[in-house]
Amino acid sequence: MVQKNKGEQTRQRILKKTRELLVSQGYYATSISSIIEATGVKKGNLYYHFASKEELGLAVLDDAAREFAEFIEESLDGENPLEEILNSAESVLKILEEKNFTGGCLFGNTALEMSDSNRKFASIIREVFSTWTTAYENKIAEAKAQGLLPGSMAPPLLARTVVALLEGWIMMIRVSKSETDVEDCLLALEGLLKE
Amino acid sequence: MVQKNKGEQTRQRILKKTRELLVSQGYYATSISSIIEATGVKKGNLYYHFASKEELGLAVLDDAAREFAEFIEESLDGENPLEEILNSAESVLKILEEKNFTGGCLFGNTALEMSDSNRKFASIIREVFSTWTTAYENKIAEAKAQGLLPGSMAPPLLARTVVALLEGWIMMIRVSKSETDVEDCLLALEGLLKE
DNA sequence: TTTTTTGTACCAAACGGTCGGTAAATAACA
DNA sequence: TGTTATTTACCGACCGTTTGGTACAAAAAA
Repeated sequence: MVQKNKGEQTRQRILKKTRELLVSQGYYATSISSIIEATGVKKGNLYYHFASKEELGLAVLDDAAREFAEFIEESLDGENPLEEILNSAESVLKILEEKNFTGGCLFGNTALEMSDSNRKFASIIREVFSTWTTAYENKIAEAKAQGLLPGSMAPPLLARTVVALLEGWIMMIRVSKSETDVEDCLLALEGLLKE
Repeated sequence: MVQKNKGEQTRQRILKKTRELLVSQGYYATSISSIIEATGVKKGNLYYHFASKEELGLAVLDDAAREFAEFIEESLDGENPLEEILNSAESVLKILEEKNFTGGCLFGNTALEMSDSNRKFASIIREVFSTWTTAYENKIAEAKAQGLLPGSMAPPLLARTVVALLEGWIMMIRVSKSETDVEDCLLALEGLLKE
C-alpha cells in the first residue's frame, strides 16, 4: 500500500495536534518545541511545512474555522428554528464537557490573546463570529416569522447576543468547571429566546 | 521635603503600569524587560519588590480586583434597581471606549489565558466574577420584589447571565472595535432585563 | 535522476531570574 | 545635636535556559 501525499498527512497531523495545544494553552504558551514533542515531527520538517509559528497558527485557526462552520450547520437541528438554535448551543457546550471544561473556545481565546496585536488573527476571528452569528440570525428570523419569538429585539442583534451569551458563559464555565453551569447557560438561553 | 514610603510608591507604580501592559497584551506577551522599560524601574529593584513574574501578576490582579469591586458598587446608580444595573453596565463599557476598544477586560482575558494552567490566577478570577455577580444579584432581587422584572429566571441565574452577556459582548467589541456594538450591547441587556 | 520530505546540528536573541554591591533613608545612641 | 548602625531601596552585570528560526545533508518517493 503506497501512500500518496505523505507530506500532506504530516501537515494535517501538525495542524490537528497544534490545535489541541492552542486550545488548551493559547498561542504564546505553546512553544515550537512543545509542538515538536507532541507531534513527533522534527523541527526541520515542521518548518518545511510551515514558514513560521505565525503561519502555523493562522493555518490552524483557518482549519478550525472551516470545521466550526460545518459543525454549526450540522448542529442546527430541531422541530422549529428556536429548537435548532438551542440544540446547536447544546452541541457547542457538549464539546466543552467532553474536554472537562479545559480549553474553552479556540476563537474566543485567540480573540482575547491576539486580536489587538495581530490583524491576520483578528481577521479570521471576525469571520468566524460573523458566520456563526449569521447562521443563528437566519433561524431567528424564521422563528420571528412564525411568531415563535417574543420580545422586540431585531434578529441580527438577537443573534449576536446569543453568540455573546455563549462566549461569556463558556468563559465562566471554564473558570468554574461546573457541570451545572452548563445547564444554567442553556436555561439562560431559553430565557432569552422564549420569554 | 522628605518622602516616606518611597518603596511603596515604586511598588504602586510597578503595579499600575504592569496592569496596563497586562490588559493590552496579556500575561505571556508581557515580558519583564517590557515592564522595566515601561516603568523605568530597574531589574534589581523590580525583583526587590516582587519575588517573581507570577507574584507580580497575582499582585496586579489582586489590586485590580479590589478596585473593580469598588467601581461596581459606585457604578450602581439610578432611579430603580434595574436602571442601576444598566447604568453599571454602561459604566463598564465606557471604560472600553476610553481605551479605544483595546485590552478589554483584564479578568476575562486572564481567565482565558491562565485559569487552566494556574490555580492562583483562577482563584482570583473566580472571586471577581463572584462579587460582580452578587452585586447584580441583589439589585435583581430588589427589582423582582418591586415587580419590575418580567420573565421567570431566578435572580442568581439572571445575574450571572448579565455578567456573561457583558463579558461576551466585550470580547466581540474588542474584535469589531465598533462603537455601535456598545449600544447594541446595552440594547441587548435591556431586552434581557425589561421584556 | 530529480523532487519531495525528513532529521540533525546549530544560531542569535530573548526569556525569567540571581547576585554582589551601592546609595539613601531611618533608628539608636552619645 | 552629631555620629554611628541598621534597614530599606535600588542598580546592572551576569546566569542558565528556552525561544523562534536556519542550514544542510540524508533519505524517500516519483
